[in-house]
Amino acid sequence: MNNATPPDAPPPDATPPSVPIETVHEIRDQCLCFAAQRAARRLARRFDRLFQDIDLTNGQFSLMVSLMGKIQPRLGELADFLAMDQATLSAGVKTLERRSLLTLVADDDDGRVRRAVLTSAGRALVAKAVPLWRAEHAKLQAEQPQIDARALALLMAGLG
Amino acid sequence: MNNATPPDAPPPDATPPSVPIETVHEIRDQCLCFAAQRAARRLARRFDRLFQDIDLTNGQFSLMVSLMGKIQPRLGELADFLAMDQATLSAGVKTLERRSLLTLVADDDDGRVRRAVLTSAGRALVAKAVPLWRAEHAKLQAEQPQIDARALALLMAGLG
DNA sequence: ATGGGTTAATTTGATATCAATATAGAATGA
DNA sequence: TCATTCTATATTGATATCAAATTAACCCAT
Repeated sequence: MNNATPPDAPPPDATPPSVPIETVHEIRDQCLCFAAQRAARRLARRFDRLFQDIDLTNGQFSLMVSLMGKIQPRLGELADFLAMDQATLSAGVKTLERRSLLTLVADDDDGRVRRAVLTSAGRALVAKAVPLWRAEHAKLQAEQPQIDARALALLMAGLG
Repeated sequence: MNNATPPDAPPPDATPPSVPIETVHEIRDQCLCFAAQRAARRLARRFDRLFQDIDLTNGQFSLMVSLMGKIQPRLGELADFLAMDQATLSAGVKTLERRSLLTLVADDDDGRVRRAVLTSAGRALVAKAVPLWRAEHAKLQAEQPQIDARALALLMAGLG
């Protein structure tokens, strides 16, 4: 008869398996995912407010800046560059398309492919946003003089 | 009569004020907001998949780990700690409350205040998640051996 | 005490995020 | 040719995110 709970096992309704407080602190102090989410939220709020007057979000700014060069990326390529799910990008470009800040042009060779292209209005809006970005980013650097933005950005680019 | 556009100004419908390609590259390579959003998305996806089998997101994990200590923070304090808007947290705890992973208890002294407290089921789920986190984070560190997770997490904690 | 300002939390409306699924076009091979 | 498979994008449903507005409770000065 060994069906019963052994005498030295915890009773069925005992305190759940506990996590040592040291482990909790380890996660709090070292988890790169947690740290990245927090930093991303703070910075997103900050730049969303910065661009509020010109009706842009930080993500829309980044997306549109990515389109300022000569190449017209496929949506999939753009999603990869932004480290974004293609579904997320699909929704994002739709919003900008609705505002006529970019257009989605069908590819000549492949009927499945769509390429994102800024309109003149889109380029003009980026041109308006860039000085705001430059001033805010300088302020950010001034607040954390020990940080080398280029080095930290590169580090984060290799993360995940 | 100086109302007309001066002869050397660009015509009204000219190419919009262009942003030099160097500036575009500067933003791409140095913008801490952009870099943080990208890293946050990659890491969020990674840890969301890790916790998928136990039906947790990375954010729910971080939130619940924050409640593993003895203190029972107000929602506002918790939002600050997570660098999250209060409204976001309000929605987040509601989801966890619906699943009986935490409860919101009214404060004794102040009728406005609610404090988040993990249930036994909540603590048990965190206990199940922690080994997954530990293994995945070790893998992450192995992929980027040059990164000191604690130092980078600290750096990001001061960001924004 | 009570009216006015402050604070804690919630609600609302818009966008963001991703997994899963669907659709449509392309490429391959029998 | 045409069926299978693969690929690019879109759609759906759930959660996440924040600003703005709202509700409720507190505090304080009169």
